[in-house]
Amino acid sequence: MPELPEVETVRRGLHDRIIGKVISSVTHDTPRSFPNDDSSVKEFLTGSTIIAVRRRAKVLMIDLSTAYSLVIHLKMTGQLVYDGKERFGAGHPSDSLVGTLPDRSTRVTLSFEDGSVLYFNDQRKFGWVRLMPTANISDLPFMRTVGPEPLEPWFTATQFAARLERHPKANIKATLLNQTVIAGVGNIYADESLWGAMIHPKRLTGSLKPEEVELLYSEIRSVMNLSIDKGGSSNHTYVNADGKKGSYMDFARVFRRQGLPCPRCGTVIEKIRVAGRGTHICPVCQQE
DNA sequence: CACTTGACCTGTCCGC
DNA sequence: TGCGGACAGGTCAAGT
Repeated sequence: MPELPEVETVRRGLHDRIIGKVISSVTHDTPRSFPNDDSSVKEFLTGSTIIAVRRRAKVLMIDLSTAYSLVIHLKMTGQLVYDGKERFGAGHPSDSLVGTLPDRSTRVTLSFEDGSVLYFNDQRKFGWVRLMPTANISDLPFMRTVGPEPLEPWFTATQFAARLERHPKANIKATLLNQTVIAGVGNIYADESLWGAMIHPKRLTGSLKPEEVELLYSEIRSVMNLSIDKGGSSNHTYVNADGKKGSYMDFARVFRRQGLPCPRCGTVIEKIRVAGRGTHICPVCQQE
């Protein structure tokens, strides 16, 4: 689902709501959504306090007072929805957006001592929640290989260029989606930033001119910063921790806008297939 | 090795 | 209305 801006939006929402809460019980439906599938783990979780909510790439980490963490990947359709009870009674506007929880896509339910609840919903079951020692997170294969955070100030255009140079024969869209190159870019922001930089997604990474790389670098950052500002992008399955939708799609220039005019030149936006993914381009602004 | 494709799941939408 | 197939905001394993 969710790419960096959506996961960051969820992280911020959770940070403001669940820090200091004490877990009272944990339930789950399918083992694949909660691989630590035994009662002792759940017993172990009970009574622990949430001390931090962090993000790396598209992965969320909920740190507990026990020096363990819940590590969460939402993949394509995962959601984390907090129900504070005291504010979200029946009839709250969020009810009409996400329905009443839990529902049939609820995979993990985290209950807190104060009566509030955090639901992990995931229609396609690709996502997961797993418990591990906080200190071991950095040893996960994904964490060892994932690229730099694109919005951090120390991530420079020079560094971006150097990382692109490692994949000269792959098309630029595949390279942007490659999490070992740069963290957190997914299908939406790959398309949006390539349009912004006027680069065709099928261009080989090695064919990009230095000025194109520099423009792409700044487009990735500005598009993602804008999206975080707007609370992320929402489709029918994405909601933030409030159960509300983000508004970035109101600002999207090409993503899911096939058949509509390019905001830059008015040419009809096309949808093609690149790197196995639906890809949106302006055929005039982005020459192959 | 570098790069691309298929598989993992469930649900929805579109064309016949 | 029913049915088949394509497709969906990600990642990893297997294939070329």
